Amino acid sequence: MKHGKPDRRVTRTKHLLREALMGLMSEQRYDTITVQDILDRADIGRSTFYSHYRDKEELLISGMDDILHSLILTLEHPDHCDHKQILSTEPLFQHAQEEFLLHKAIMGGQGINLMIHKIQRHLGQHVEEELKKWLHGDQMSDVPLSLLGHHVASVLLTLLRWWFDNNKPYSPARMDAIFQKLVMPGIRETMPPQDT
Amino acid sequence: MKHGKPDRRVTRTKHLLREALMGLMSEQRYDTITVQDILDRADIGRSTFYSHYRDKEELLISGMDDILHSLILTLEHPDHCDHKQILSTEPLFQHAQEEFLLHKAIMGGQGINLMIHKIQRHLGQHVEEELKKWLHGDQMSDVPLSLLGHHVASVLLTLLRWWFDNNKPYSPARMDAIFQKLVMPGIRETMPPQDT
DNA sequence: ATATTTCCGAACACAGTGTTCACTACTGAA
DNA sequence: TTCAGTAGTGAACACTGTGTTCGGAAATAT
Repeated sequence: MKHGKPDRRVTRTKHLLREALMGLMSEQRYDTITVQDILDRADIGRSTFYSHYRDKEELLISGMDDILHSLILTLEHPDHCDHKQILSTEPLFQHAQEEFLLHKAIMGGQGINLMIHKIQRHLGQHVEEELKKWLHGDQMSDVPLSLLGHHVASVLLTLLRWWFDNNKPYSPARMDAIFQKLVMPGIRETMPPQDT
Repeated sequence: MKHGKPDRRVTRTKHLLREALMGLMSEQRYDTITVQDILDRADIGRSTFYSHYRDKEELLISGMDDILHSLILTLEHPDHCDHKQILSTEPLFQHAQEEFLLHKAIMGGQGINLMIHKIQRHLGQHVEEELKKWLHGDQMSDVPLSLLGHHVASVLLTLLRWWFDNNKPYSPARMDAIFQKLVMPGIRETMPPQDT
């Protein structure tokens, strides 16, 4: 990632480990997974693992950071740029559908609160920015923006989790519609009545 | 709990253990707390612990169940029964304020997703019932009721957590107002337009 | 071919878990 | 007071999982 070429096998090993952990996480609770389990599945030696990561948690975080990035990225610059809404979440559900296993690892089963919180924080910040842009400066909300961001992110994650737990009963578009319906009226309600 | 009297010291020991765990949990992550830590703080012998609880998690759950009960109870039959809204959450914030440490143990810091999920599930069910009562049968929502319940519970927990993390900047009444503003318009939006 | 990097796995020390057991402390009834 | 019964104690133990170390194997580059 720095010189553009020299790391190939390094990343391979790391990828093996990450995928092993993801696979295991979609099957069982994170805290019941032992380092040995990961090693076995990835077919990697013990000392090799510890030469790459300090412990299990670091592996987790490193893997999740990737996902977090692609998530935020998906939200920030959606493929089809029709900005009917400030926050179009359809691409996000799309993305989640494509990388099912990966997302299931985060959301599914017992989840890992550490990660959920991290995602929620970033997502919340992003939403906050978005909102700030939306009500360009002078207009103020009843409620602290930070809380609004937090809230919106939380609803989004709740919907995502529900979607997974119920085997994706609706299309991404439908889920986005539900999201809009549930969240936007509430947001508007916290603003002083003023339409452009 | 069966003969109505004979347990006094039994419960005392259990209470000591629970409170020790709660105290520790408001200070550090659940999974970094060792049984020995609990023992030391409660000043209880090792074997005594294991004669009461199978493991750390059972202690956790037993303690949390109590909280869950009082939470639900508070929501179900609020002290001051002015039913202006279907879901008045003010008593809940009140309750949370009074038992600060206890709630902080659940919500604060890293939290324990196991518990949060359990609470969310119960709360969600309760809300679902409430909603079902509200739109008395014939009126139907756009969105599955189970999802609505889930959603409302999640928002409530998010607000609670935010409240704690920010050292309770608003009064319970204000928090309830925010809750109403954020959630109710969205709920109404999912109903076919029809006012009584 | 050789130097370098990466990986391996056995061995180890260590921390935490959950069990066992002989013992002590308290309680209430005869 | 004595005695039985119940609850609590703590040391010892086996066991599981963690993270480190190190000599050597294997792959890779030069």
